[in-house]
Amino acid sequence: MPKLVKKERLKALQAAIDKDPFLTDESLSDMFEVSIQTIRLDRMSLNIPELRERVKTVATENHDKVKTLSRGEIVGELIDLKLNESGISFLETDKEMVFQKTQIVKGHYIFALAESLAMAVIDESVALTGVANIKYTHPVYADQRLIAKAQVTRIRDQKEYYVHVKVNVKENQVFRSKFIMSAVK
Amino acid sequence: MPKLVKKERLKALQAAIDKDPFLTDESLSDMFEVSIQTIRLDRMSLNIPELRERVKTVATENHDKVKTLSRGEIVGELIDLKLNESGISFLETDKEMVFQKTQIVKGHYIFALAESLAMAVIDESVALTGVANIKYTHPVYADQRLIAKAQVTRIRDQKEYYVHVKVNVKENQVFRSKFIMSAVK
DNA sequence: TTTATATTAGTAGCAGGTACTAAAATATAG
DNA sequence: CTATATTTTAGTACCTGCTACTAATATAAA
Repeated sequence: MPKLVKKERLKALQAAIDKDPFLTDESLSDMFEVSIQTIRLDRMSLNIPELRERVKTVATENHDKVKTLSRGEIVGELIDLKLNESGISFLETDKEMVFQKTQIVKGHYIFALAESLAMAVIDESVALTGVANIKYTHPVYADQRLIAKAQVTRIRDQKEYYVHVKVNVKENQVFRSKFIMSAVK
Repeated sequence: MPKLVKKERLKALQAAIDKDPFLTDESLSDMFEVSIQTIRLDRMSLNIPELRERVKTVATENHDKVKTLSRGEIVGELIDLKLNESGISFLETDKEMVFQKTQIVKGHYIFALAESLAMAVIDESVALTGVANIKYTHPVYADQRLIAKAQVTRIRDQKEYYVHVKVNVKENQVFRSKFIMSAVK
């Protein structure tokens, strides 16, 4: 990275921390080739808190009420949840998820999105996937937004949950699945 | 909170930290009315990392999504392969693959192992999963060696492949699945 | 009572800082 | 070109929430 004047550096610093809030002052000082003190003055003037505060913020923001998965264990981002009823999550695909040859997203990413949503909608402290039937209806490419919608269709004896999960890219279904989840009492 | 004996305290400690990962050793020591050192010994015996690590985990797990799932095209290591017939691969599970609460390996890792083996046994330059039926028969824990065995059972019109994949830990089946893979010509 | 288990105490050291003082280096104005 | 202002660097003491370790004490089991 070429040396920047103060104004540019402040902008770049803000951008860098926005992009990756987990950077220490030391690594930032390496990135911008200035001293740690300069980074600290910069953070002060931009009102950017220290690393540990930033990490805590990210952590508490993600601190939701999903019971089934220990916090943060869902693949994708949860945007709606009615326990034992339905849920919606999404996942932005990227180049790291595709087969090089075809640029098609590997199936298990979509599976993971669906399975973890199926777990999240269940109001049990621990749930495991027992059985799943799945169908990939259309290929998914990088940089598409996958929307997963889950519906709990049946609960047997308070311990077996039937969940349907459909995944769309815009209006088009790309995947559908039925899960039977078991509560571990 | 009444004084607990060690066993009860360990359980309660695990529960308290599961519920709120943001508790310091000091506040836990107040809660349980034991010294900080005792809390630390307890955490050690339960393999609970320190506060800052826990916060970081909560912060990153939503953040980095599925990236840890797989780097190469195949999940696990291929140890035998007869194209269009059968294949064997294995995967060593580790602590990163499990749900914190239960220590059980997340289903999509096993799915990824099976699906990628199903793809590998097919003698086509590109194949996609069309349909899958899967059943998790037993939970899998960290540090177990998963052996996946795939069998091609049918090939339709040179473009639809039926593949059965079974996953074992030693002699015990933990997962079985049927895939229908489509060749992309 | 002896031995084993559990608990507490205390020290040094670490990461990633804050808060502060002070000195250079660089830029800008007259 | 010099004087002032701005920017950058250096260094110290202190903070939190630990780890890693040693050692002593309290409590329970044999």
